[in-house]
Formats: sequence, structure tokens, C-alpha cells
Amino acid sequence: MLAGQKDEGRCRRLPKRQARDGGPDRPRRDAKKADAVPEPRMAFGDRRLTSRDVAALAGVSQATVSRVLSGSDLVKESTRQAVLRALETTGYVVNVSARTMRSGRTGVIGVVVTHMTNPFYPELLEALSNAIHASNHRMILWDGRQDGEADAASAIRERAVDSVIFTTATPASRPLREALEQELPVVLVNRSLRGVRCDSVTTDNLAGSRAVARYFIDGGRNYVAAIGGLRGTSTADERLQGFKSGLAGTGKGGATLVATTSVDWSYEEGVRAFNEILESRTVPDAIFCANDVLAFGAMDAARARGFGIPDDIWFAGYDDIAIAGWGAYDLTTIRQPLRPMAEQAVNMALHRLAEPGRAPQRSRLTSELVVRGSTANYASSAVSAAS
Amino acid sequence: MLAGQKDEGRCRRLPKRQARDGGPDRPRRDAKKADAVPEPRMAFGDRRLTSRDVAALAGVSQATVSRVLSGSDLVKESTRQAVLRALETTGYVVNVSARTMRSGRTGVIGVVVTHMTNPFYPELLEALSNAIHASNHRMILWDGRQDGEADAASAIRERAVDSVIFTTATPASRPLREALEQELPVVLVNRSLRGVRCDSVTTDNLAGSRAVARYFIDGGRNYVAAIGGLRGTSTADERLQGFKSGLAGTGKGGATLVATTSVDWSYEEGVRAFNEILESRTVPDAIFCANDVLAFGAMDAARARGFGIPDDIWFAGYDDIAIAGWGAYDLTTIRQPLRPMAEQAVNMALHRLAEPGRAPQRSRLTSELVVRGSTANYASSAVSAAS
DNA sequence: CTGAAAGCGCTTACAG
DNA sequence: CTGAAAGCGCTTACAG
Repeated sequence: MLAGQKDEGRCRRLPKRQARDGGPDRPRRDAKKADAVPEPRMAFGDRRLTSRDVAALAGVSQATVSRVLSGSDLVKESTRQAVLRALETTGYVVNVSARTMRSGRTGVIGVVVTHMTNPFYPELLEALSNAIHASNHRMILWDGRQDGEADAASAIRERAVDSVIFTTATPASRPLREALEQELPVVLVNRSLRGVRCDSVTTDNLAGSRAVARYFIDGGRNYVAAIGGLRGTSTADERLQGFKSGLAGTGKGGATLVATTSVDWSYEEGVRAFNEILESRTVPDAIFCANDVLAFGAMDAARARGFGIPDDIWFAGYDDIAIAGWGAYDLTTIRQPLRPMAEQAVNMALHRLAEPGRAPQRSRLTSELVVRGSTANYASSAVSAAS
Repeated sequence: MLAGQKDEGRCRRLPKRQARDGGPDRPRRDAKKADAVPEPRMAFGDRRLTSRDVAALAGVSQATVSRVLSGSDLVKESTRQAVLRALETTGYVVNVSARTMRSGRTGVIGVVVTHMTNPFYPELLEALSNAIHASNHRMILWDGRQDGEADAASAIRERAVDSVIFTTATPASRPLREALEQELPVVLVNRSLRGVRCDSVTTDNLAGSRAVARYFIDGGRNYVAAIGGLRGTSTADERLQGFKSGLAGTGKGGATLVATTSVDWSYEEGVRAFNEILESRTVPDAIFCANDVLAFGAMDAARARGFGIPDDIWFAGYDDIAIAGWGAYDLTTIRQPLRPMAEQAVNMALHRLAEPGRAPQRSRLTSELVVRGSTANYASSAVSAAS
């Protein structure tokens, strides 16, 4: 149903069949070739069936086979049937690169992920994979480190993919910026880039983290701290900002805010940041962490120091990855709507392919607060964090 | 360095440059075209630079440009320089599908993953991604559920990928079996398939789980239980078998072995399995879980029932995913060598492309026992599990 | 060392 | 409704 990809998309799955011996009446491709022509290298078997072979068997032109394949309605029903039969008996499979060369569409969408092993990303990735395949595309995946961003941008230029979805947008990313300047078809998901107009899908980080702050205050917390994410990323900045704004005027926040700029949003950084908070002065009675994984690290560090959760300290995270629901953490957090995010991102990518000149779209989705045992359970769970 | 992919591989990264206006002397493609020819649809911009344009600028034939691009040594140095200059000023980028159509190589390796959100797979996936990109290929990723296996096999037939690496091999998988029967270039990693000859990389699950059993016994455990993985998969079967064999003759195992056949190797199954064990009779004093995630579930279930770890019950897992090292679990487990597994798998894939007829290769790597706080720390960590 | 030319396997106007 | 033909942009013998 998505725009821009219908009949010119990737091949439709044809009925497969043992393609090895298509019967004696199937013209062997070799037989038609002039003797001088060398055999092309083949990866396996000796099959290499083209639509011309199918046409010969069906007694029609190759063009007609192509029309049947693409679902054209310019084909007489009886002809179509004959072609379908030939397709079936030969076990013909389209050659994607030939199709791509003609149509200009690869049927492939790229995805760049930076920290595949941060459990948030596999969850997002799974949602993206589902959305991409649902739209009848395939997905090329890059690791954002290891030059993945640059290669993803190259892949667009090389026409190896139709479009690329970036799940991480660091301001420092040259390849991304260049891709955007050249107006390559790119979508940002989960993060946005300051001052850059491009298609993006984000969630309302300000509202989400503000909801956490209010929840802490409403719960009677008095000395509240925060562990920030990677400074400079839109998610980290917004979540810290939203949290501070939720605390504003309450006098509960103080200057305890610790940002983990160093490396990433990892468990280890959560441990480190918690210990850093402890060094400062008063022990906080509630800590907001800019993502769940940081919270896990901080919680384990707190327990290692003998603090009770939530008796001594409340913890809240962000993302609601599956582990947040596990008994060991049972973490109050903000749930991001991954499926809608992924679907919208893929939609945007396809829309832009269909209409390259359209104005950049920005979508911002709402998240919800999920209350669990890492905070006193005074409120019911799943409160919308809509501002 | 890997075989089968050198100059016919994916494009080499050419120096990029603002490709939009290559200067007045660069022949505009449009100008050369007969008026009647319709404009091809273009995804963005109006650039569409071919090697022919580069040739014109360099004053050579298109074939010579192609030779320079492919690193042929059949080019005079001064000619090469002229072409390189033209390449530079035009910002030419190869068209991958045209190259693929001629060369028969896509430069893409497929990967099928079944449970992307089980943290083991992102770790394996990251290793595969690194290995694939290191060999100058790109990676198409499929979710094994959602028809991913079937589509991956189709992708080989459609020549959209050169080869596919399956990280999950269920005996029930039709698409996989058919692909193997048709001798499509496929590699199995982490699991093998009974009675099927094909390239595969596994680890020695028998030795690994036997090491856990011995470790339990040596630690004086008396009533030992196990939580199995998805029955029918080679990893689950081997781990259970190895564990039993390690217990054989000690009288410590009993019939408590609980296999979670139902759904998957998930946290929830770990919880369920632990509770099932409790119902049976004596509480075990050590439980081996067929992967780490099952162990996390079982440990949380145990704690919820008030059991101490390791005071009341020891736990051991399998895989050594990152979470196993987190404070909340601190899990003794068997570490799988992901990087070598991934590298060997990619190597096998490339070797088979280079030499389709070669005999199937099987590689079996050694894992090691990593001792942590979920068991009494009587032995030093990182003991090789080599039988 | 270089160019002209064939051809990879499709899609798509164009002309019936 | 159908076929003949052009052409997508490369690679690679072949003939100098």
C-alpha cells in the first residue's frame, strides 16, 4: 500500500520449483549461444533461466512474460495463463540486478545502527525489519561505527539501495551531513539533527522526561539526580532538558546532574556515573537515567554500595527495553513506541522516493510512563507522558 | 584477502566530490541523448554520471575507465592518471547493479537471524557485520520469523545476494532444507543440521556443557538440574546431552532435567522452567541453563521465591552475553568465541563462491568456562572447556 | 596498452 | 493485446 513501490519494486515471489531440470522441452540456454561465447562464471549448478526461456516455452515474446511478471493488465487472460504455466514449469526466478538496472529501483532500504549490542537497537531494528519487509523491500544493515555511515551514503550513490534510515544522528557525522546536503534520500529515526531539514521520526523526549520529573516530585522525592546520555545527541540533550524543566521551581534538582559524555550510553557508564554522583555530596533519593541501560548500571552500582531500591533510591530509565521488565531491575521507564516509529520511518523513505521534491517531514510521537518496582508504586502504570 | 572477491567485488570507494555540477566541460548527459528518449525517473537531483562521461573527459574509451576502476594493470600510467583526474573532477560513482549484471557478483552477503532481541544475536550479528564489511561486502539482514528464511533463499536465486549465512537452523525449516538441496551457497553458523552436509561453524557444545557439569560436581553440588533450550535444535540437544554426560556416574543429576520446548529460549521460559523444577520435588542446589537468558529468568524466579544465589542455588548459563557480566546476574557461563565464528562463516561463504564444487566444511570451535558470582568462586575464571 | 563491440537480463515506450 | 527493439551501465574477450 505504500507509495512509490508497486510494480516496479522488487520481484514478486514466483512459485518455486525444482529449477534444475525443467524438462526436455525447456530450451537450454547454452544451446542458443554462439560457440565462441565463453561460459559465464556461475556460483552453483548450471541453471540460468531467463524470461526469454519462459517466453519460448509459453510461445510468446519475452516482453509479454515481463508484463505478466509485473502484473500488467495489458495481457489477455489466456496468454497470462500460458505464461504462468511456463513460469511454473521452468521455476523461473527474476534477476534482480537486471530489473534494478532498468527500473532504477533496488528494492533495498539501508539501515544504519550504531550500537547493535545496546538492547534498544535490536528492538528498533526488529521493528524496522518488519516494516521494511512488509513494504516488500529488503534491508541492508550497517554498523554506524566501522565506517558504516559513509558506506551507507556511498550505497545510495552507487544505487545499491534506494534510501537509508539512520537510527543514530551524531552532529559530528560527516557522511550524514554530506548525504543531507546532497539531498540523498535519507530518514532519521529516534534522533534529529539541529538545524538540518530532513525527514525524521522522533519521540517527544521533553515530555517524557518531564513526566519522570513530575512523577518523582509527586512521589515526594527531595533530592533528585540525573544521569545523562551521550552529550550532543538530540535524545540526550532533550531528555536532560525535559527533566530539568520538570524540576524547575521545585527546588529538588540541584546541580547534581551528571552527564556521561565520555563514551556511550552503556552499562559501564551507568556504574561510573552513579559512583560519581555519590562522591558529590548528599545521596539522592531518586535518579533519572537517560536510557534503561544506564539505569541498570546505576542500579547495580547502588546495590553494590548497599542501597535499597526503591527504599533508599528510586530509579527511572528511558526506552522500556525488554530487560526493564525483568525481575532483577523492574524498572520504571518511558516506553517508546517502536513499531509506529519504524513504520513511519519506512513510510517517509518510500514517500520521498515517490516524490523527491517534497518538503521534509518531521514526525514526533508520544511516549508513555511505565511505572514499576524501581520506584514506589503509588501510581498506576502506563500513564501517558503527553505534555 | 579473502578468496573469491577481489576486483570483481563491490565497487571500490571512489573519491567523492560535489557531483552536482561537474563544471562546464563535463558533458551533460541529457545533451547527448536523442530528444525522443524519455527522462528516466530519478530519485533525486539530476545527476547521472556514467563511466562514459568520465571517459569523454579523460579523452579515453569507456573500457579504459572501467580498467582503471577495476585496478587492471593493462593501463599505461599516464593514462591512468588522466582517468583518475577525470574521476576526481566528475565525482563519478559506479552503478552497482550494472556491475552486478555483468560480473555476476552482488557483493552482498545475506544473514538470517531468528531472535534479534535475544541479546546473543546482536552480539553475533555485530561480529558478522564486521567480518562481512571487512571482506568488502555488504549485509542484507532477515528476520528468521516473518518468512525471512524463505526470502533469503529467494534472494540467492534472484541474484540479489551472493550467499546467505543462517544463524539459526531449525530442522523444521523448509526453505533452508530446499536451499541446501539445491546447493545454494549457504553457511550455517552456531547450529548444524543433522544429516545435512553443508558448510557450518559451530562451537563444541558437548564439551562446554560437560565442563559445567564437572564444575558443579567438583564444587560439591548434590542435586543438579538443567533447563534446556528449544528442543530439536542442535545447540539445545548437544548442551543437554553434554551436561548429562558430565553428570553420568555421579548420581547427582536425577531426572529433574526440564526442557523448555514450548516457544523459545527466552527469559519468560526461564522463569517458567524454574517454577516447574520447584514443583517436582527436592530443590536443586545447582541449575544449568542452556543459554544465559534462560538463566536470568530462572535466577529472578529463584530470588522471587527467596532463594539465595549462590548460597542456596548455583546457576550457570551458556553464551556469555554482556548482561551475564552485569552486577544483577554475575553469571557463570560458557563463553562462545563470536568473532572467530563470524570470521570463519564469512570465509566459508566466500570460499564456496570461489569454488562452488568444494566439499562442505565443518568447523567446530572451543568455548571456555567463565566463573562468576552465581556459583561459589572456588576456581579461577576462564577455564578452557576443551574436552 | 587501447578501443570497438558484444552482451549481462530485464522494462518500456512504440508501433501495430 | 502483442512483439520488435532500444537501452539501463557496466565488464571483458577480441583485435589491434
